[in-house]
Amino acid sequence: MARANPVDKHDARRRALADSALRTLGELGYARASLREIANNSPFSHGVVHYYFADKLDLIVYCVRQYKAVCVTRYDGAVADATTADGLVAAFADRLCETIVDDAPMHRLWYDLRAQSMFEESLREAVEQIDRTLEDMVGRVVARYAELAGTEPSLPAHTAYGMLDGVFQQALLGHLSGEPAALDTLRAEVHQIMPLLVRAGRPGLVRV
Amino acid sequence: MARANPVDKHDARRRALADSALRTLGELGYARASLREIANNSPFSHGVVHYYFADKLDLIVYCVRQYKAVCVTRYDGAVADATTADGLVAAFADRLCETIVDDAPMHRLWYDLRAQSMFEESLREAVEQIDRTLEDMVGRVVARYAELAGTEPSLPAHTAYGMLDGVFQQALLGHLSGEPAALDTLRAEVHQIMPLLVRAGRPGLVRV
DNA sequence: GATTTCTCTGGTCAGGTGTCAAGTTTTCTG
DNA sequence: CAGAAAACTTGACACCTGACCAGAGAAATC
Repeated sequence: MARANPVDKHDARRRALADSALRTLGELGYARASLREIANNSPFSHGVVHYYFADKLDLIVYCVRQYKAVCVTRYDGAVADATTADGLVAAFADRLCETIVDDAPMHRLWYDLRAQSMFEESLREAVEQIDRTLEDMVGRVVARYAELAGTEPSLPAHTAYGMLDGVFQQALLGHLSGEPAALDTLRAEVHQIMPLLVRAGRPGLVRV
Repeated sequence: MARANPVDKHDARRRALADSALRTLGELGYARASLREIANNSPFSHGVVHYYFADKLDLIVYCVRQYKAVCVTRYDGAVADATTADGLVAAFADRLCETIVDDAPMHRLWYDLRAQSMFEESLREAVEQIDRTLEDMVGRVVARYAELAGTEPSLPAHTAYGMLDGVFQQALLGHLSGEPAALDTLRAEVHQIMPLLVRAGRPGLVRV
């Protein structure tokens, strides 16, 4: 049995620690989650956090990066499996709703972090990188949607991402507030918005 | 000269304090801005904050409410003055860019507060109320735009607000990051998005 | 002018913060 | 297996936080 590379082990520990921290961070948010609280809700002592991470920011950024890395792959399946434009939209909307239900704490943490980055310059680079990853993900979904609809995207990925992120954020807030219709509203909105992101390609709609 | 009503005076003091606090809050954000720091950057002592506000949350909510109250009226002029649909879009986009340049600290504070409300239930009511006010504002702009274009809105105000807020947020973040193109991008995006928010009313575009 | 009410000050308090240095245990290596 | 290195624990530190309060001063009222 090959012994684990020390570097890999170090990294594995960081990942495990970050995984634990994510739960607490998602529960309390960036400001309220102290390193002690994070350590308490984990099998580690509070000193070990500082052993693996330079400071709180370092930890947080690592955590959110780790989460969003898996998050963006969530929609690749839907993109690959879809055989019709409408089917893709439905699958995409479903995944969005699912992730609100399943990962609400993670998403609010992300929005918290992004807001903090407007104040704290040292967060900007990580936030921008994650934002770009999400934008690419939206770009892929829209591109495939356009392909299936026999047309092409009509807006830059940046714009499409901004629009969808906006309604997603509203839905998340609504869901957390206990609004029962929040998810259905989001689903309907996605169905309405997606066709706006591509050139009108339906044979039934022509310019004269 | 009529003496000021005691209640009015009390309220005037709260407003002045909130006004002072807004500067510090916009600079540091909700978590970092301590009541002492807020008081230091003001003509008041830190004790007086507790005399006029129950606690920190009370102060913050009052502050953001106060700012957003004037904020939403910013676009009413553009709506009233516009004589053409394109003119309205241009004026609206210009105002959005202006407010990013002039009031970036206030807007980031608002997004900070909204993110905090996802964790702190006691903030939800105020945030939802402000969100609704902003939604109404967007609704008015879109309604007038549709009117000038001889058509009608095609999406609920909630959706239109979500979409525009999303790209606005991206532009704010870009602007704060020193991206020079952020404002131009936003302007272009608004010009692209607005026509999507109303039914295609141009005689040249018909369903067959 | 006396008295009550309002306004404000500045200090105190208990609790929490990130950070770090000094130990202790575990793991690896020669 | 001895010794070195890595991994981890613990407790302490200096500092800051929001909340609270006793009392000084100003204003209003009688």
